[in-house]
Amino acid sequence: MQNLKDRVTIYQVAQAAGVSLATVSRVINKSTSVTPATRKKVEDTIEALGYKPSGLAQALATSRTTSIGVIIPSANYVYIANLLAGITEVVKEKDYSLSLFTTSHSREEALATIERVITAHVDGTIIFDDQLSQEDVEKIVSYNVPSVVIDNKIHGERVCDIHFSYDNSLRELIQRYYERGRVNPMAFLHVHNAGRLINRCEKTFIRTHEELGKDYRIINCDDSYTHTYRQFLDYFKEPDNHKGYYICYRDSIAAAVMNAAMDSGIAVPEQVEVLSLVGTKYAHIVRPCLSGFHIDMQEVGKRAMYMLTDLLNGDLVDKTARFEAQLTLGDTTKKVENN
Amino acid sequence: MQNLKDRVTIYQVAQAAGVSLATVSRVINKSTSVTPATRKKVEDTIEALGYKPSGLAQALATSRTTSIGVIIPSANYVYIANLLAGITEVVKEKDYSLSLFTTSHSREEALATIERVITAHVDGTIIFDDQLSQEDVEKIVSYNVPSVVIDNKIHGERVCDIHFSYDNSLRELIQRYYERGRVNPMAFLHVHNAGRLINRCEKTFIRTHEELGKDYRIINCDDSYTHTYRQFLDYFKEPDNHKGYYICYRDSIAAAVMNAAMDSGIAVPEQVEVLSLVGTKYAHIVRPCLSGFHIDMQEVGKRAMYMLTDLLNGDLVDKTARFEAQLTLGDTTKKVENN
DNA sequence: TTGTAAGCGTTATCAG
DNA sequence: CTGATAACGCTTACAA
Repeated sequence: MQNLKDRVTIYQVAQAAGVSLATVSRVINKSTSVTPATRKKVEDTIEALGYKPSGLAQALATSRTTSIGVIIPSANYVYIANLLAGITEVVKEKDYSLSLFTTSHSREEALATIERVITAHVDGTIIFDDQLSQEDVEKIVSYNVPSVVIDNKIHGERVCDIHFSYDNSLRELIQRYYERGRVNPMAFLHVHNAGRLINRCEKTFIRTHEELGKDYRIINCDDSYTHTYRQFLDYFKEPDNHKGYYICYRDSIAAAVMNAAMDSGIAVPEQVEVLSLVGTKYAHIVRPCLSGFHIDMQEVGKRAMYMLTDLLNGDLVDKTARFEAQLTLGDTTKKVENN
Repeated sequence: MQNLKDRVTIYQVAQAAGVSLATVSRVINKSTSVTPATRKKVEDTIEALGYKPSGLAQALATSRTTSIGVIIPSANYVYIANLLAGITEVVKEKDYSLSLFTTSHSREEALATIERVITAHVDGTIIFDDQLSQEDVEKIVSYNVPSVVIDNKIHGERVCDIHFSYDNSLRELIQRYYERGRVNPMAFLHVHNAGRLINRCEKTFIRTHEELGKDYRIINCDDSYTHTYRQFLDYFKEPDNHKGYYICYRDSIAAAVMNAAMDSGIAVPEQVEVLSLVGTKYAHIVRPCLSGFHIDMQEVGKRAMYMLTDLLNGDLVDKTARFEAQLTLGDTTKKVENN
C-alpha cells in the first residue's frame, strides 16, 4: 500500500486480479454469484492494493448517495447537539452518511443553504429550522429529496413531520396555577425571532389567560444568558417586582432570571418562580433545580431518521409523529399538594 | 418547474437553449468567456428549467468534492457542539460542505468510520477524536485526504495539529496552592477512558505533586453527572471528607461534586473546593460559579477549518497551532490575594 | 459464472 | 467563442 496514492480504481484491481471490472464490482456489492475462487482472488487483491470504492462514482452510477442532509440553524445549542447525536446513531445503524447544513440568520444564507442541499444530492433531509417556509421545503422536495421536518408545520407528498406538543400541558399548568388561588399574574418572556416553538407557547399563554379572564404580562428579553441576567438584575431593583411567575424560553434564560433574583436577595421559589420551556440536562444541575418542560431530543433525532429511512424505502406508516413536552417540577416553582 | 422531477441535466439545458453541453458548463463555472447573448440565453433556460448542477458529477469530473469530513466521538457534548459551530461558520465562508462522522465507543466502529470517511471522498478532515491512533490518521491521509487533528499529538506530511495546552497553567495552579500554605492534599478525579486531555492533566497533576514532595489523591469516578453526584453524596457522609480540593474533568462533573457537597451541608468553597478542566458557558450559570479552565471551542473550530483550507490550497504557514487553557477563578475555589 | 459495453452528469482538451 | 469527445470510477443490463 503506497502512500499518498492517487487512489486505486476498480479497473486496477480488475487488472491485478486478472478479471474484469464487472466481477470486481460484483464482489464489492455481494450481488450476483461469483465463484468462491475468484471472489477470494479479488478480495485478496483489493486488500493488497488497499482499494476503497469511490462513493462518488457509485452514487453517480446508482443515483443514490446514501447520504442524508441535516438542516439546522446552528449546532451551538445543547438540544440541537442532542438531536444530532440521535440522528447520527441511526445514520450509522442504517449505513447512511450525514451532511450538515446550517442556515444562520439571514434569508440569503438560508437560500444559499437550500441550493447547497440540492446540489449535494442527498437522498433525503431532516429539517429542524424555523426559518424555512413551506415553499422552501417544497422546493427541496421537488428535487426529489424526501424530507422530515421537525416542529415546523409543513405537509406535502414526500414530507413527514414531527410535532412538539406543548399546548395542552402548558394550558393545564396555567389553569392549575390560578385554580390554586394564585393571584400574581404570570409573566411570559418574549424573545424576538426565536422561532415557532416559543411563539406557539406565547399564543397558548395569552389565549389561556384570556379564556380565564386573568391578567398577564409579556416581558421582552434577549436569547442570551448574560443579557437577560443583567436585565433582570435591573428589573429586581424595583421592589414591586420581587414576586412573580416567569415563563422562559430555555434553561439558560430561566437560570438568568433565577440567578438575578437570588443575587438580589429574592427567594426562589417563595417570591419569584421560574419555569423553562426547553429544558436540558442542565436543569438538574443548577440549584435550585429548574422546573420546566422537556423533550428528549436524542429520541427525536432517532425517530426522525427512522421516519426518513422508511420514507425513502417507501414503507412509511405514519407521516407524522408527536412528542409531548414533559413537565418536570423542580425547585423553582412552589410545590402544590397533588392529592 | 415541474414537481418531483427526475432532475434536469446539463444536457437538457443545452438542448433547450440550443447550445452544446460545453457552453452550459462554461456559464455555470464562469470560466472561459461566453458571449453575453448566449450566456443570457443559457442562464434563462437554467432558471426556467430549475436546473441545479449535480455535485456528484462535478466531483467525479474534477476529483474534488469541496466537502470536508469532521470526525468526532459524539455530538452530544457542549464543547463539541461549539466546535462544530465554529467549523460550520468557516465551511460556509469557504464554500465547502461538511460531512459528519462519529466513532462511538468500540474499536470496530472506529474502523468502520475510517472506511466511510475514505469512500466518502472528502477533500480533507478535521479530527477531534482520541480513539484514533497515529496509524488510523495516517491511513486516512494516505488516501489523499489531508487532515487537521485536534488535541491528539499526531504528525505527518499532510497533517496539521491543534494542541491544547494545560500543562503550564495547571502546574502553576498547583504550585501556588501549596505556596499559600495550603495543606490539604489536592484530589484528582480520574475518569477511565475519557481521552488524552484528562490523561495528560492527570500526569501533570501527579508529576507536579511529586516534584513538590506533596501528597495527593486520585479518586475514580464516572463521566456522568448523576453517578458522580450520588458517589459524592456517599463520600461526604464521612466527616473526614468534609474538606478538600477536587479537580474534575468537566463542568458537569465539577457541578456534581459541588452540589453533593452543598446538599450535604458542606460549604463551598470554605470546606470543599472544586475546579473543572473543561469549562463551558454553564460554569457561569451554576451557583456558585465554577472555577476552571476554559478553551473557546468555537474559535478552535474556526481555526481548524482555516488551517485545513490552507493545507488544501498548499499555502499553509504553520502546521501547528496551540490553544492555551484560560483559568477563570469563580466561587468554588478560595480567593487568594493576588498582590 | 464472467466479460462487454452503455450509461450516470459533469469537466476539460481539443479542434474549428 | 463554441462544439465534439474523451475522461472521471462505478453499476448494470446483455451476451457469451
